Amino acid sequence: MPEGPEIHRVADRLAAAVLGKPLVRVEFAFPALKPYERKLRRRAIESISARGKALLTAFDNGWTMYSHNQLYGVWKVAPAGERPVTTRSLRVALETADTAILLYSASDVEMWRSDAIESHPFLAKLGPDVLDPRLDAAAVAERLRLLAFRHRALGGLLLDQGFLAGLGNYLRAEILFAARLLPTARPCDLTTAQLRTLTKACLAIPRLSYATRGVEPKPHMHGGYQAHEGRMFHFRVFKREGQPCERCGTPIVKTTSDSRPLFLCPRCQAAS
DNA sequence: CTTTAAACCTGCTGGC
DNA sequence: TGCCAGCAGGTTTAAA
Repeated sequence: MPEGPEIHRVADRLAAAVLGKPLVRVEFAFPALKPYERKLRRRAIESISARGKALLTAFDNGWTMYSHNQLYGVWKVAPAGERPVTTRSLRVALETADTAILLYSASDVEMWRSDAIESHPFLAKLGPDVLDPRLDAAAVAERLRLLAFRHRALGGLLLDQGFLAGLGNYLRAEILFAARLLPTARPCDLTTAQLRTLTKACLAIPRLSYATRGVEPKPHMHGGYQAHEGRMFHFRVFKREGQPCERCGTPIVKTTSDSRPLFLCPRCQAAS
């Protein structure tokens, strides 16, 4: 469940399912986490929240579970005792009297003392979460002016979790399209108007995705996406290679930027 | 300092 | 059917 909007949605779903209820059963597939099966039994989950693409599950005994889905991790909610039919490997099961939350396939799961979680190496490097409602356009504009970021090409900068946490490959493509910029453009070379458009897109696109998305990846990774609850974030360039640009009709092109696939409109996104 | 490439995590596809 | 290379919405590491 890759980018910020999806992880935040998962956090919402998991929290609604199990928050505050005592755990009757806890399972970890990782040998290093086995001791926590006992420590967490009969305890309750205090909060489940997303930080960029990381998920933090805080228990009421001072421990917090850090997990990162990377490309493969999948969280599921299931009735207590039931296990979805899947070939995936179950990594974490947190089960209350009626509901369980289950983490499959993820390989990055750690337990931290809650009071030390901020020093986790991944979290410590994160920029502000793009879905944090306290983050506004002025703050993003200020980051684009920082010495550490202003000379960087946008293709790499938008993927850098230290710039803004939660952006990923599809958001990068959609932000660049909305801002009508190429991945080679750098903040220091942009006009005031371009910077303003880019700033707005950095916030608006992820938030639109979170709000409308409900998108679920199809069961297998290359199966594309499907609407969920009748709604789905609309890709204007991502994975639309060969299809006409919605603005100008020019076929969308697939390229590579920073070793990742990038889709763009060669006409709308011209060199600045 | 930034950028690039490769490695690694896992699951699935497509070709032979 | 079986095997393997390649790819993917990610991150880390090392090298350039």
